[in-house]
Amino acid sequence: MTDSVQRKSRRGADAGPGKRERLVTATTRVLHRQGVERTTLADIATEAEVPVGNVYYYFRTKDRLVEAAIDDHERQLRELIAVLDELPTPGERLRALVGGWVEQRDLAVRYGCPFGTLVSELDKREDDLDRHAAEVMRRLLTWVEEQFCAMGHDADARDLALSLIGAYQGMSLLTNTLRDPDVMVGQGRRLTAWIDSLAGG
Amino acid sequence: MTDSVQRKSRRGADAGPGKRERLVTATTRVLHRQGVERTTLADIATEAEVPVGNVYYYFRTKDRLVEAAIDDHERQLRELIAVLDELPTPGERLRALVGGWVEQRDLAVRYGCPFGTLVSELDKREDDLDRHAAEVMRRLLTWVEEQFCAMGHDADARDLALSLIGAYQGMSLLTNTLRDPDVMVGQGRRLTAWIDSLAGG
Amino acid sequence: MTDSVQRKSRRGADAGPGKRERLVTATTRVLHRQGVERTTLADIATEAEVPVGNVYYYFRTKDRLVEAAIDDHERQLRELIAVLDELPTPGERLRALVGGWVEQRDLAVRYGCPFGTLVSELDKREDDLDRHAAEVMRRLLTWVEEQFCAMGHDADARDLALSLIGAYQGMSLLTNTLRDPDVMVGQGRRLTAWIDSLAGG
Amino acid sequence: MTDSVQRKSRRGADAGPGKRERLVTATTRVLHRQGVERTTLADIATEAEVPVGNVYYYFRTKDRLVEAAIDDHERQLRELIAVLDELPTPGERLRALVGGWVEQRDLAVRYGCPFGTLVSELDKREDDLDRHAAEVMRRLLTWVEEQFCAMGHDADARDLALSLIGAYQGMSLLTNTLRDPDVMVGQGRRLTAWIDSLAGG
DNA sequence: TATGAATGAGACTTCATTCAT
DNA sequence: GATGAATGAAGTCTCATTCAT
Repeated sequence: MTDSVQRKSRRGADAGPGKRERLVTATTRVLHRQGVERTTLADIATEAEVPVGNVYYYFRTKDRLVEAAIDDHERQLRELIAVLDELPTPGERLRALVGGWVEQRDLAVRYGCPFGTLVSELDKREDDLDRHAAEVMRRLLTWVEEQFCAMGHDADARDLALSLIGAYQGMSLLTNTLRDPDVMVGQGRRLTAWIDSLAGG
Repeated sequence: MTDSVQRKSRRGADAGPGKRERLVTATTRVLHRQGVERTTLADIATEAEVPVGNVYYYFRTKDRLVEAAIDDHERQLRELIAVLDELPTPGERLRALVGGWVEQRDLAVRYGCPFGTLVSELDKREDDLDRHAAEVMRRLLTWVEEQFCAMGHDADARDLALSLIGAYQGMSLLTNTLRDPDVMVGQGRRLTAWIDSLAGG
Repeated sequence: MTDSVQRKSRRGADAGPGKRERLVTATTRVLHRQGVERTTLADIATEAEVPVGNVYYYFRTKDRLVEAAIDDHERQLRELIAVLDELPTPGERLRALVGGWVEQRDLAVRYGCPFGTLVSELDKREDDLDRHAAEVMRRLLTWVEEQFCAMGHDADARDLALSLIGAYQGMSLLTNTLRDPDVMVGQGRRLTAWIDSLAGG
Repeated sequence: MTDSVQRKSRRGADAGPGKRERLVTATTRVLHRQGVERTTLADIATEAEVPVGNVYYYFRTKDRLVEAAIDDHERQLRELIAVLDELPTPGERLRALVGGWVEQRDLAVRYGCPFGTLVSELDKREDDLDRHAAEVMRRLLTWVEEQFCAMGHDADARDLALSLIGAYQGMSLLTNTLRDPDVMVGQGRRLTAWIDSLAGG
């Protein structure tokens, strides 16, 4: 164990855990840009500045890397929710959620929604990675649903949540397809107004 | 003579334009199921019941086949619009559009929107097929926009069109991700109500 | 037979023999430009303005077309020799031969010697087309040898012939490689002077 | 330990730079025998005793392999020149050059000049490999030119160099076409005599 | 004769994955 | 832990040749 610690400190930022994390965030980034099928391990290794042969020390297969990217999205989601939960009212939380989407519009113009495009691609595969991704999507839906419940819309909270997330996915796709960030701005404004109307008085 | 006739009819179904068309529709179908990158020419050839080598007689590259699939979507869109245009009011036309989407929910559960998932995947590529697909998307948007104009919403017809198509894309993705056709039904109902509210008295 | 004649006259320039000849000269031309291996039957068909499927009516395989091109070179050689034989002295004949080479220098710059490059390529193959081409080369050598004999150089006429033809092949290759027609001019001048020196007083 | 050493030596011969070099020399050899277009990567892999898939670890495309073969010719040329430069007089150097050619006559009988046939084939292609090969040819020409200069033939050294190299290319082609090594012997003798006559004294 | 269509063998190339050190 | 090298399965594409009419 002492030995292990020594090694760690000797190697600094390049050592094990750091590399693993670097690989994961690199994967998330590259998958967003290129999609799963068009991304090679070499691409990921390059982006992470890790030798190709070394990737397999951390991830036994390409699938495991994709899985790690899904987990990374889940982590980001948890962090986002944690921040939003600090806001006092559900209406403010949802408005902040939409505001964040609109802020990311330039990325959406180029590559669409980081998570939506991933989910869409995974659903064409025969493995179970799509089920894994679906859980993350469900988590987001549930949180949004909770906000609508808190706003007094218990009866159709689920439908409202589906509408909000669906609208986000749809406007991301259109923003990307039309290469127009204003789509995101305009639709974001409509969503905000809609949330306001639901937030009551 | 019987033999000759049989041959002829066999030929008739097998050769020329018929085969090309078969290849195109097969491509559209397989791309929907498997996505562009995970579809091999062998897959398409099998689906079209055509020898692999023969595919290249009709389409010199895989890209041309994908392009033909995009054109096929455009053709389907034109046909759909032609049918919808028979309806007397813009409100009825849009409701019929949404109704068609909901009817297709079982396909959406399995593979998402046939065109949306294609567009999404093409945007990860470096060629210009995504621009081609974008035009088809624009055509649909324009037609929907016209309906909203006809309903007297000239000022924000474009935004309304983006909302409607975006909602469709989003609910298709969620239907697919959650493997739940009811998402399509519920969201379709909401969209119809929304259209009604816009159609005025 | 009557039928055959009728067909022929009905079809005019496009009929059998004309097409065959067109195919042969087209082959000779294309092989010079692209080489045997890089030339497809489609290239030849296009150059000859003959439908691809029709080529096989005249030549059962690509090899037969190449063989026909070799024969075409032989025919050209016979015609050249016939013209040169009109000249009064062997010295004049050889000088005219060299003069013709130099005149063709622009073609040599682009593609080398039409026959030499063909021979060179055929020698890499395992079939016997190279033996066929060798005969044509031998015929040229023999004629040149005869000229040197007629000039009184019986003893080393063969060697002199090999030197002359070899020089031509070498300067064609260098002209082509260096993309410089002046190589052909300069070396042609040297060859002419050399022939003069052998032609005696 | 013995085992370990054996492994090491096996590795030593199989891996790294050794393998790359083996691939290059194998390529040079096979290209000479079969020509560029008729050589498959499998042929080269077999000749180098390397699995086909592994070739691509060292050379990303067939073109790069051909390029490496050209470089290999250049290396051989440099080595040859280095040896020849040891000789005291330019006349001796050129005679040694010709002597080397004649010694290689059996290879010329079967496949022609290793470099000339390559250059000839590359000129039919549309890429720039022919320009690369031309530089090597130019280097040889320049060295020969320098020898003629050193022999006092400054005025027409370039032409003399073109004649010598051209003669070599031509006699190689004829030796190959006629399948006769004596062509090389006889023409070599003539070239040597010619060099002697130019060496003066 | 003539020809569009068909076909399969084989070429080049990519890449996830494994291995030896 | 780390890494360059190795490997083979699979994909796209070309093309000579054949076929049916």
